[in-house]
Amino acid sequence: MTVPPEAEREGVGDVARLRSIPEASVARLALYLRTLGELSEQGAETVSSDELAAVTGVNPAKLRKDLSFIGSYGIRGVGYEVRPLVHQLEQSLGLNHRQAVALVGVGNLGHALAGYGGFDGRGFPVTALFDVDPDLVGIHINGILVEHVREIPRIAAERGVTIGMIATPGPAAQAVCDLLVSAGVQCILTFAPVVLQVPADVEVRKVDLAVELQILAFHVARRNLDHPGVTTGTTNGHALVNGAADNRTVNGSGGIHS
Amino acid sequence: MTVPPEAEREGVGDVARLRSIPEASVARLALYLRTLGELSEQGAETVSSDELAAVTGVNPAKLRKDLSFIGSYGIRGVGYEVRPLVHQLEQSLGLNHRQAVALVGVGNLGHALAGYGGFDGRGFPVTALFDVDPDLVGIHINGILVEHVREIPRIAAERGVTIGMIATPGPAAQAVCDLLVSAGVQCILTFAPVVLQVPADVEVRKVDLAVELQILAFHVARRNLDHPGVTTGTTNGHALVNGAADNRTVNGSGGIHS
DNA sequence: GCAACTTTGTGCGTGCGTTCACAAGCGGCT
DNA sequence: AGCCGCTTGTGAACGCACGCACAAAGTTGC
Ligand SMILES: NC(=O)c1ccc[n+]([C@@H]2O[C@H](COP(=O)([O-])OP(=O)(O)OC[C@H]3O[C@@H](n4cnc5c(N)ncnc54)[C@H](O)[C@@H]3O)[C@@H](O)[C@H]2O)c1
Ligand SMILES: NC(=O)c1ccc[n+]([C@@H]2O[C@H](COP(=O)([O-])OP(=O)(O)OC[C@H]3O[C@@H](n4cnc5c(N)ncnc54)[C@H](O)[C@@H]3O)[C@@H](O)[C@H]2O)c1
Repeated sequence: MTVPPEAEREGVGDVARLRSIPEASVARLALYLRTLGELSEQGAETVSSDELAAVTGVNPAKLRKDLSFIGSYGIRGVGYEVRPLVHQLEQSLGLNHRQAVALVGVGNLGHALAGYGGFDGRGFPVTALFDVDPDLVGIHINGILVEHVREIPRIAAERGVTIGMIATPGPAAQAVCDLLVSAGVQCILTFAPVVLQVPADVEVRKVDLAVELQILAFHVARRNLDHPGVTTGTTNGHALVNGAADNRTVNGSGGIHS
Repeated sequence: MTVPPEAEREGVGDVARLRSIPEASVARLALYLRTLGELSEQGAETVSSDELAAVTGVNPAKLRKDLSFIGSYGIRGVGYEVRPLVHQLEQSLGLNHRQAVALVGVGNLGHALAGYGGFDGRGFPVTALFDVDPDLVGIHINGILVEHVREIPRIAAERGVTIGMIATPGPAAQAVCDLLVSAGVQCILTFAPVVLQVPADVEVRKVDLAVELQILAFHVARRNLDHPGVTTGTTNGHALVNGAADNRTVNGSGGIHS
């Protein structure tokens, strides 16, 4: 890249770099970050791209390129120093500030989400719960009071909520989404099997489990075309690594082309 | 493509077609299917690609191309007949047979999943539940007995389980995964934040909520680089459609390039 | 039956993401 | 100090996916 003459200082370069990180890489960076955290706990001080790639199931070259997007400080001949790299990843992913999360819909799934410690532990404290069910509004879950959805605009603003999670039934999701958006929430994670309509400056990520299962089912079907009679698999020791940070973690297809 | 001389008959073509459907398209096909189901309930008999595209937030041309992969029967000048298209999609996605699902780990999240009716309703009956916790083994959830994980190989085979869902803590996930694989399960959906090692003929899809949140957080950070002071959003009427079947449902970036 | 309109199906250019392969850089060893 | 081996960072090729734009094919209206 031949360092642009003036860009010696850090801040400037970072901004430019952040803008240009490919979506797909961002997802993997999050995966690297978590894996590095584990390695760090196990006492590792440096990791080579090959090692980290093996653990995360990613191609080593791709991993290095991903890291290069955040202006990584790897040491040639050695690898990456775990601690600084973790710090750099957190910085680049915007994890230096905690992001308050509001969860709307405290039913079956919502309860599980509200009670999950993993969010707070990773810098995403669930600071507000909402529902319409009078039996739920007023109770506490994990120490957090469930409030009525009509309070979303006020409370979300008060608590500086930046991320909304929607776990309501599908039909209610759009209305809830609108409320969140009107409260200034620009990032939404939804579990409702509905396509949400949002303004252009809001980002939505959808977790659709039924679709996930259907994708798997498709692969079952594809497989059965080849081996119609097979019902039970064989034993096995591990064989192939697998991962990739987006959830499209394919891996079968024994190398057949066209 | 120039039709291979002999491939006049249907069955053959289907196999060839199935093999070659791009992963990304499969995800969207599942989305179309669900949306068509809703349209069908509302009495629609035909849909144009433009209509369906608008509802699902997908580019119309892309949608038509997706449908062409399954050898669609659209009518030029009219659109697609909803009923036959639904049928065709179900066939192509392998939804003509119900796929038995086994769920391992019936804790917070597992309970919600086990109690969810949406899976059975879409052809994915949860037919087996497993856990190690003696307080859980033996109880019924939604009418299904929770069994000990050591029974996985036997019971999964007995009940013809084709899909495994893992909702155990991370550290237990790999062992559980191995058990499922040894029981012949070739498709796994996991919620554990761990990269699973599996043989090459097993497909894993990972739903990693922490990663989802981090991706959203990244976009918050990116945004704040531009508008450092903004805390509360503005009002708005809907603006842009949004969807796409993989959960990477981006949509911001008001058209800026480079 | 013909013309005008509508919508599908797809060929093709473009851009993104992945992967290979290698030069540049760094540490350790002699 | 200089060489050797290892690992990073990236240039460049490849392949896939997206989306435009248009021809083919059907329908409606006259
Ligand atoms: N439970 C699962 O495992 C699971 C799996 C996949 C998808 N989902 C999806 O997640 C969503 C929630 O599933 P669930 O099983 O928790 O459903 P649920 O019915 O148990 O819970 C929904 C909750 O949303 C609340 N609600 C309804 N309308 C609301 C509104 N307008 N504003 C705020 N809250 C409202 C209800 O009072 C209820 O508490 C659904 O869209 C479902 O399709 C759930
Ligand atoms: N709860 C959530 O909302 C949520 C959100 C994101 C991710 N997750 C992930 O989903 C997984 C489950 O989360 P949870 O909140 O339900 O945890 P949990 O601790 O409530 O439940 C885990 C269950 O797995 C069982 N288990 C433990 N070891 C097992 C083994 N070897 N075999 C079979 N079962 C075993 C436990 O007995 C327990 O019932 C975790 O990996 C978590 O990181 C959960």
